[in-house]
Amino acid sequence: MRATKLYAPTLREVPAEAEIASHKLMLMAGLICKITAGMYTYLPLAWRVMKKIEAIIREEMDGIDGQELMMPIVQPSDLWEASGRWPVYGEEMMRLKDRHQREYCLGPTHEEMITWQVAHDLKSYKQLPIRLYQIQSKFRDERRPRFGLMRSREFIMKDMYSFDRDEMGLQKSYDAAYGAYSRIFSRCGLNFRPVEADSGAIGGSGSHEFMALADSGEAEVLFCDGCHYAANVEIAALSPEKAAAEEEKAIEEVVTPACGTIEAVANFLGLPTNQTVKSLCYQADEEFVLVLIRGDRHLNEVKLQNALGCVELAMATDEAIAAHGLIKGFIGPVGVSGIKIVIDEEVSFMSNQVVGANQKDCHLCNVNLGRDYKADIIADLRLVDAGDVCPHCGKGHLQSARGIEVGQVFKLYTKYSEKLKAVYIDENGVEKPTVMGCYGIGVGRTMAALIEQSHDDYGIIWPMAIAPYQVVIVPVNDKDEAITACCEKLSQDLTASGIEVVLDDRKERSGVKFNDADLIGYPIRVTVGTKGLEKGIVELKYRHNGEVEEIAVGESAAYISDKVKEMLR
RNA sequence: CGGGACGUAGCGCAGUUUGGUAGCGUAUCUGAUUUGGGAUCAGAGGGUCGCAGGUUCAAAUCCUGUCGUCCCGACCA
Repeated sequence: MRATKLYAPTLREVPAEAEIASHKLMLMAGLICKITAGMYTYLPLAWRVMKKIEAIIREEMDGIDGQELMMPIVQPSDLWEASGRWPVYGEEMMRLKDRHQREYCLGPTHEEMITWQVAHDLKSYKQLPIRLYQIQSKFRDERRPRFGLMRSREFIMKDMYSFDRDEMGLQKSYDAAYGAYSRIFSRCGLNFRPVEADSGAIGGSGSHEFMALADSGEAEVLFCDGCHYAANVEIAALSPEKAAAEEEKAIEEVVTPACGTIEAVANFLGLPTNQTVKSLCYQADEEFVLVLIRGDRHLNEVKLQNALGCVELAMATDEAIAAHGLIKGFIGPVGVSGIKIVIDEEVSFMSNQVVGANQKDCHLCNVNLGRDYKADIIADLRLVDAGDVCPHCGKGHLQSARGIEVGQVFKLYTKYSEKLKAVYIDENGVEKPTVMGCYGIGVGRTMAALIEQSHDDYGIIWPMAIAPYQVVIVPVNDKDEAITACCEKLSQDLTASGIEVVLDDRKERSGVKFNDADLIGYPIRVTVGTKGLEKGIVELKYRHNGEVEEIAVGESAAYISDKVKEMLR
């Protein structure tokens, strides 16, 4: 490929719209172009990278007996009605109607479609297991698309679905996908960690997310410094601190003027915040609930949602709080009636708690669970903090890091197969639902995550495995015929041996070419100049470490070819 | 959806407070000189100032509405 023909509009200045490194660099290196919020054209360089990532995915999916297929992007509403998700999916789903006013959506995911497909053809247990995947555009009308390809509204996803006879089969499919994902992200050159993730109402050890570690990541992950435990902060469990039980004292009302926050109350009473209890109000579907958590702790809403088993969860509005006769800043569990009370298990071990008195400027001291109020639900509701003791080994401490979710593996069990009748007949002639799993990889996000992890002040640093081109040849003087001839020959020889090479034949000064080469991030740069040719050498420069080698012109093609192959391993 | 900011040439920006018919840098095109880390000189082209109303002799500038974009938050199979 000649640089004069390459459609790669590089920019000198940083576009104002981009905030994080991968977004800036993809725009500057001419990889992507925004058409509207959250929708991008993948320009030729990006598309080459995407195709390489996809090729790795295909190899690994095929390697675990996955078969690629392609389903329509447009999906009929019937299937979503059948699964029950049409009314609940909400505004994130792009919906449309055809000329007959029939309803459709642009697929945000394909569980319904694939389950329908398998239901259509599956008869006997002898056909199982089935593992099918596709690589395709997905549509999610995000409330707030951001960070370029990190959170876009149209994006390319590999989604695989497995169908097994039973949970043992599912576990095999799940383990196979887990292994394949680890190999895929390793081959792409990512620094990643699989972490335990929220599996929603389905429960169990049902999900892992593959997190590319990067400061710009939207997710917080915690991992133990003493064992292999790693989890998304949303679900990270913990062993509660069991305070030694004290003798229950008599309840006491104290005036706490204008102490509407935990800090203010604790200060006023001269107590540490961990002896106070925070009361939070939530709207869980139609129900108003009161949630208690230790004053110095933070509530984990995912845990709360799972404990309540609700679909919608939001902090109650000030109006709703007032309507239940509660005074914001002075809410407590004593004396309330008709409101479900959910408490963090840590609170259940606290003696002589400080809580709001449900009167303006008043708190209650020496309140005790059981004697003074009852809890409807006791559960682990606390957001884990860095430094907490590991819930798995009980010895190590949890470290916090930011992560970009590039993939997720998820056990669906029979949630969809029952509703959409993906059933089979077993040896005994009994009809049973298949046990399903689903496994996603964000292809564009993987590319963006790699850039987040692998760049410097000059540009992108691609690993050889997914670089858009492997080698760039830079002639430093376009008037020197010996240089031109040498570059042309080298380009032809490399291309003939299967190397992907760009010859920068633009009429630009070498500085411009060097800067663009660094920006685009070709793994190997070959510089051909007058002084070098007089000595009979060309110069190799490696993008990842900046090391320079001088190679005899006659041996350069073979040497570079071998280097590329070595770096691919 | 709440809060904040912004929309002027491909890109980055000034001009808006105080209304007078648009400018800088860069990129692009032509020519010359240059050629190992974003060259220099000379010349040229490119903008109904997001859009629609309104005020005014006159609007990028003031008013109203609208569309779009970005950031923080909430949300996220």
